[in-house]
Amino acid sequence: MSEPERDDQTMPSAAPWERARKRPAPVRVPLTRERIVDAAFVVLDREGFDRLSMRQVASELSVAVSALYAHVRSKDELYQLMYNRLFDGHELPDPDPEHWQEQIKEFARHGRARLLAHRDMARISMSHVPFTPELLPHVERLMAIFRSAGLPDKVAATAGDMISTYMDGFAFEESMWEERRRTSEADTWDEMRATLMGYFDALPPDRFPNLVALAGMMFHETNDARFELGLEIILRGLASYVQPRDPA
Amino acid sequence: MSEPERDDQTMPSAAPWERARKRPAPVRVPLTRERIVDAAFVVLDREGFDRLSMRQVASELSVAVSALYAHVRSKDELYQLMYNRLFDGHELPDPDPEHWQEQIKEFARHGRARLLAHRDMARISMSHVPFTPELLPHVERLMAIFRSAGLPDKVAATAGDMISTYMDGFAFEESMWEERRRTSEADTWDEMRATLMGYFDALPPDRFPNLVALAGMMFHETNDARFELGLEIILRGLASYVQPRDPA
DNA sequence: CACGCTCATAGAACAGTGTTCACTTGAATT
DNA sequence: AATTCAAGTGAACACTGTTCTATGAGCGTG
Repeated sequence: MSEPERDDQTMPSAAPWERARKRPAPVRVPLTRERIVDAAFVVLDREGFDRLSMRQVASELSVAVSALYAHVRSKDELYQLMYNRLFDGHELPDPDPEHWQEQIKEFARHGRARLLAHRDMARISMSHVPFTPELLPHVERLMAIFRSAGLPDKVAATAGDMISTYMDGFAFEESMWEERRRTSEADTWDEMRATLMGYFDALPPDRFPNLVALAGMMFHETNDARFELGLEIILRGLASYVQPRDPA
Repeated sequence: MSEPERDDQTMPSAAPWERARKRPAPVRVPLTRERIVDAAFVVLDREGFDRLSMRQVASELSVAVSALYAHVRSKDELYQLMYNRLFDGHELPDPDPEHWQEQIKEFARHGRARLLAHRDMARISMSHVPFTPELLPHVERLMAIFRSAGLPDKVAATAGDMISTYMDGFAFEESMWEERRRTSEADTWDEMRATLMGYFDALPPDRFPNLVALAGMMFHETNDARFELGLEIILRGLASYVQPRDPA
């Protein structure tokens, strides 16, 4: 996550004569975009999205707020940089038409994991679109998988959006429930789940027969299982559009 | 949208002797939750979500900010009240197993239309969950449709979430693009679309063959068509789980 | 060695936010 | 007519993102 502090500190110390001639100990580590983004993630994880402020980030770096603005145009740009981190070092495989569904699932699982790795990260992700130059290659590879699978172009064009929306939306809801749990008196997830199920079980069964019947399903399943099921539903829907490819 | 101002004004004027005894003309319309929510929507549509502030709402009503807090616990509660309006007066039909897919589609179309009826409404909707007492009946009826269609309970429990997430997510993206268009120099949607397609068409075709090929699909389709396609994809996925029902 | 120069950082300020609290005021009741 | 009482007011608090001017440390140059 955080890169090495600074060359000067991690490299073997320079030869004495050079050292005498130049800066002896630059105590002040220069501010960089990378360091700002790192600090932003620290604040995000500790304080949550609502309390992620430029001032908090600055104070995390022991620096004046205004110093940030020399490296980052606005808070929105900082969000964008944080968003870009979601894709760092994650490469989609080459299309394998035999296993395209599993390839897409892996992509989605990985994406969700990344979103959950930082508190409230889904809230940042939701409002961004991966059309910046750094992120286009990922979309390209996603589209390659869909098209090589034999999806009609019209479907392929939407499929990426649907998977991303599902990923983001699901992780977003997870964030929200986590937040709700945090502000409630429930300490563990099991406790929270018990409260929710109690709420639904207490509903009048004559007015809410289906909700009462499904309460267990809605809250007893793990999020992992629910995520997988939704993914499978979307993929079955997509698969129903697969056309036999032109024999080459 | 806005209910009649006040009983005293819409009802025929009271008999003269009563009128002389009591208040002759209550110039000051009492503040109510309803009026506050109405004003909030006016501000939302005019200023957008980012500029929707308690002070703006108060000034829309020519009232002090603190007066609002006598009727509304917090801004979050105001959001909740606005969210509830999304469901006002929209009743889901009784389950008709023969046409459950069309019933769900109608529900989703209607939901999207409601979300688009107010600027940035999707951003408010995204972060709420329809589990308050007022909204549970709607969820109940949705579940009734899924279950009567023959979906296994596990699938039915997730299906509502998936449809809602898709609706919200789709409308949310529409909001965002609309916002982007507003802040860009593009005045019309066609202009915006042209810009975007230009961007994609200008990509190096050797590095982004699929994106270039799909650019037309991604941006020339109307949002309505894209929404319908996504809906159909999800419904095909759901339908693949339908089990023959017990013969009664 | 000293000079000026430049640019990253600092500090203060601006206009705005959600929320609270002690106060007034105006209508209704006693 | 005096009193009660709740609805509405205005000021305040602790924040927010952003911009502006000033400072000061490190650099190349004279």
